[in-house]
Amino acid sequence: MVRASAVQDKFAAGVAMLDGGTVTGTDAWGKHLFVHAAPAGARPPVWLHVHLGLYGKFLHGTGTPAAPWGQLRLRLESERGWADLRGATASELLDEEGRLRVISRLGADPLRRGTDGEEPWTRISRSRTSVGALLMDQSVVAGVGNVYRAEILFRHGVDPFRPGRDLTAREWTAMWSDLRVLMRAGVRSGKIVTTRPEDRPRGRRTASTVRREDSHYVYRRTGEPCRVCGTPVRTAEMVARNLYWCPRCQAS
DNA sequence: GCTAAATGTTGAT
DNA sequence: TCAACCTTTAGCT
Repeated sequence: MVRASAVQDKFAAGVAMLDGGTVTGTDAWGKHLFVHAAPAGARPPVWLHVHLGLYGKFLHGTGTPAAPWGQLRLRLESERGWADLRGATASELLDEEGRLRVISRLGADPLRRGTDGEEPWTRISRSRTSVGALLMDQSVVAGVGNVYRAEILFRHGVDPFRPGRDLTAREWTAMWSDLRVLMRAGVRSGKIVTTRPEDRPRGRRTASTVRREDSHYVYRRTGEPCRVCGTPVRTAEMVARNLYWCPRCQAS
């Protein structure tokens, strides 16, 4: 049984539904999180749908939760621990149909078991849109964001401006399996490290010694020398986000 | 101590 | 295309 509480009035209805209920599971598809709960009484099960957006956080732990500050969306407490949701873009209660509606807008998630890159490939291989834009389209690939977009394109030497239909099947297969590996490592470690050990400074090559400034090839490195060829990293806006790339390593 | 930008999406114009 | 959401952090002073 969980106790649900929150500071923000607009989430009062959701809080009331969860309070006294039981959390029965969790799921994620791309950047969308789902908490399955059985409300108190005989009400049907619900999904708490959460999208953390740019600065949302789901903090959790055991023992006494921290004193709430700012805008606390939702606090769940049970004898096993607590969870605070803050600053999320989306936080709503859905039934199963609502959850399916959210998922229906999402493409394949590299992190989900048994998911291959075939569906994204049918979209990408027919599209005149740039690969850099397609990777940010959650209906093509779910879960890839601005960091993985820039880094995966660098790791495969692909020009972000190249039209999707000019990508080869071989390139896409390699990018997809690389995304699965990188994103899974990200989930495990809680950080995004995309540099290969040999491209990091000597002494910083094991996972435990990687510094943040050595973690990426191009992301947020505008003007700094490419780790592989030394050419200054470039930046441009694409799909309303800053794109970073090496004009030499990613010339095609 | 202040400002701008950021792993993102939605809804109004 | 832009503002809003609302938090944290980096990079200034």
